[in-house]
Amino acid sequence: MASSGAESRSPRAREIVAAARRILERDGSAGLSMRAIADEVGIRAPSLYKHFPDKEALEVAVISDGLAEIADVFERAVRETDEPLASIAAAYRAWALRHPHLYRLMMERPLPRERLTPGVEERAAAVVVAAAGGDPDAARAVFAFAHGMVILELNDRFPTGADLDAAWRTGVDAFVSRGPSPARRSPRRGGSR
Amino acid sequence: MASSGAESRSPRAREIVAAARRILERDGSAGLSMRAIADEVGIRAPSLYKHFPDKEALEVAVISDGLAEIADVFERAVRETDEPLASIAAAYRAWALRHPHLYRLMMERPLPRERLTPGVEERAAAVVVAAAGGDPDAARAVFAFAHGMVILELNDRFPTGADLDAAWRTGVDAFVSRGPSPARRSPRRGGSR
DNA sequence: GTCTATATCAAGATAGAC
DNA sequence: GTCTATCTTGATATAGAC
Repeated sequence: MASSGAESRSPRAREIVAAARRILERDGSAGLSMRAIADEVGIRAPSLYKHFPDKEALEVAVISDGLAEIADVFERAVRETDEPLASIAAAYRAWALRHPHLYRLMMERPLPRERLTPGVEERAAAVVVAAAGGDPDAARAVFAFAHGMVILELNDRFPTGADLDAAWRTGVDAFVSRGPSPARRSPRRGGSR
Repeated sequence: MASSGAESRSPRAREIVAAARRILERDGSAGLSMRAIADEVGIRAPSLYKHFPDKEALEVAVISDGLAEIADVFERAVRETDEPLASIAAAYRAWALRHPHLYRLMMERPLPRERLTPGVEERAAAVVVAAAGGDPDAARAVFAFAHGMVILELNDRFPTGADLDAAWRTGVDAFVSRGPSPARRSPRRGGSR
């Protein structure tokens, strides 16, 4: 478990971010207004601006924490498995389904990279690339598959009764059985990183 | 090219939907207000309510047309190829990148199925299932991959300089080379439908 | 089917006192 | 660092005249 960036916040700022996250997870991003956050903390909305310059800064803090959590989840998922890709996929899905609104906030828009906790995006990505045998193209493809499955499920885009476990299995299988990357066609073995 | 549902609209309603789509494609869904649509048509906002009961009805019309277009694109894509999955994937990506805001409106939320032009969702889905050798699980996995790639690209989630053509190739390849469905493990050949 | 006028609501953000 | 009061903006939607 590495740094999430949250340590650099004042205690009050931490409380505010925690409140924002509670509201987000409970009511979705439509409910995430400055007034609602202030209510949850027990202060008035204008006071929030003493701690964060604007609403986006507050959202970015929530997003940064979420990314750090995902990175942790990934690192834990690969630690005790011999099939890292499948393990990451399962962990990813489980985390997303447990935090649907947070997941949407984190994923359904461009990343505010300049305002993010430095390195947090790269930390999560590195685990996936390693699990994909070091092939960044394969890592991106798997990431797209996983994100697609999750977000389509969250947004209720699959027909009722669709067997999503089976779809996940089919997809993960297709990627796993293509084997560690450039190695599929050349004899070189793909390492980590 | 089958029915899109647009034929059942009055000429004025058609103009309004066309105006809405122009604004959407130009300014994104943030710019798609009733006032902006009315301006584009050359009338006042309240007049729109003589043609559509509310904003959502208008959006649904735009979405229905988009789905019908995608179904057409899919049907055309499989017509002259011996690799339907790859052909559909390429056509899907191209269409989405040509209509980014419309694509987002169509995909980034639950489908308003009750208000949609009947059958349009199923028509698009059927082509994909057939291309996946009749295996709905594989079709869903491929769909998730394609949507993931598109939406992550549109939302600028890949690192600058990422070779997205290569990621598409890797993903499509993984699905194509797993072969027509239940057939991979059993000797039965998967047909269409 | 179009208009003007307006109701209603809710959001982000600032000013300035304490 | 918190408050009250307020500004500003912008949205969907309705009423009722023509």
